[in-house]
Amino acid sequence: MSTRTADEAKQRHREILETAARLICARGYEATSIQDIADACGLTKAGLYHHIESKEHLLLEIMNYGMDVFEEQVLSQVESIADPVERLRACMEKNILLVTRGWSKEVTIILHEHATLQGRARNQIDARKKKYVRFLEKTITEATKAGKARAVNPTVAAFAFLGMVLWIYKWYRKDGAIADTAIARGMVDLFLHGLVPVEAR
Amino acid sequence: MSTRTADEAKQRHREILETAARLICARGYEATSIQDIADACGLTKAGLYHHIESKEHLLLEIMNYGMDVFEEQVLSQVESIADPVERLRACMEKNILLVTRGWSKEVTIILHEHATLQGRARNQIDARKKKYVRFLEKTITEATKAGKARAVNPTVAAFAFLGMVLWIYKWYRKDGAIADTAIARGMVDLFLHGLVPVEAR
DNA sequence: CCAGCCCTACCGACCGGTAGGTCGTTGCAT
DNA sequence: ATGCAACGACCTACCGGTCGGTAGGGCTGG
Repeated sequence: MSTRTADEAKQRHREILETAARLICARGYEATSIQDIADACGLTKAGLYHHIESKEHLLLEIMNYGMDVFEEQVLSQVESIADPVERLRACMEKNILLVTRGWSKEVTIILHEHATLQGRARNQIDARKKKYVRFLEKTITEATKAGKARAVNPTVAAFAFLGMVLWIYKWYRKDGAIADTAIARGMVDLFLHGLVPVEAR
Repeated sequence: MSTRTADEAKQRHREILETAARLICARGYEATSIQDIADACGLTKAGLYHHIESKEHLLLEIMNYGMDVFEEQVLSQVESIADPVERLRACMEKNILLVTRGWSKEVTIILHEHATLQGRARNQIDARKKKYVRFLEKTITEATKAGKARAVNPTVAAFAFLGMVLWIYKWYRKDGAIADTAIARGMVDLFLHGLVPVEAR
């Protein structure tokens, strides 16, 4: 059956993406050579090039796959939540766990290699990222209109949200003192309620 | 006078650090070659190596200089402020402006190349960073004890602070819609008071 | 006052190694 | 027998780094 072999080819392709992502996530894009990736795949360089178009296009594929995972595990899980504040809370929690649990090295690569791609490829990934920012801005605006959020600049608030969440990849260690669930709870609490108690304002 | 020529040598050294920092900030450490840096300095590669020890040590010097600038322009300016909340406010504001105004490309390099250095050099820079985290944690704890901050996990709150502030290097553009002073004001407000208004809790 | 020296800053040429990428060929499963 | 997956060999360009050498300004002794 041709579909059978086609599926197997796709499977192999995904394996290669994942292996490459593992290396690039650990060492960085520029510091990871095609030879390294080929070795890790059990292929020669020429053999690897049978599956990929170029190193840059490989990175683009990895990032697009990472955005797929993010949209499936975070965005699509929360966008139907009616209450905007509850939507933000769930979104932050799911996004934090996506970063801390290393299911998707591709997501970390998206975060770190934010300026590595150039030209059309860069624009394409940036557009997918921007959709997330717009989603946050709109949710914050909606919350404000409903009297459930203060009248903050929605762009600043969206990037405050993103900073708290996405910076985590730089410092979080699985074997650290704080559990990722505690981080998620703490960050949500701080984002929604702030540091200063009501009675001290 | 021998001090005169020694000063001139130091000056030249700093020029080279700054030129190298400009390139590395724009293209990334791995993507910037020694040849690129030598060209930008108006030197040959061999000539450049008269001034630097190795590419890795050059990066270490750049990062240490960046930490010097940070400590001078942020930490030392705020650590004498008596009120802990006021200290956090001033610290966040100064740190944000340090990131947005590109005075110090070295600071951006410290933020982006967080895993590039290895071994002793890595440990040295990490130790200087950790001092900042400890300072924030202590200030937050102090505020909590004074009843001026809620009883949050100080580590989580410190990294929330840092995420909001340091993530900015990834998205801020000088010619963007939001002024950096507005970002600083908005971020401080969000960190201290949260998104949700008191009456909606 | 100046000849000689020395040191700093710098250069051209070169090192072994590796980068990303290509080519023609081959083994194997259908 | 056909077509895909994979191979070894190879390409050019460049990597970080080193070598012996030199131009020239400042300091010294006579």
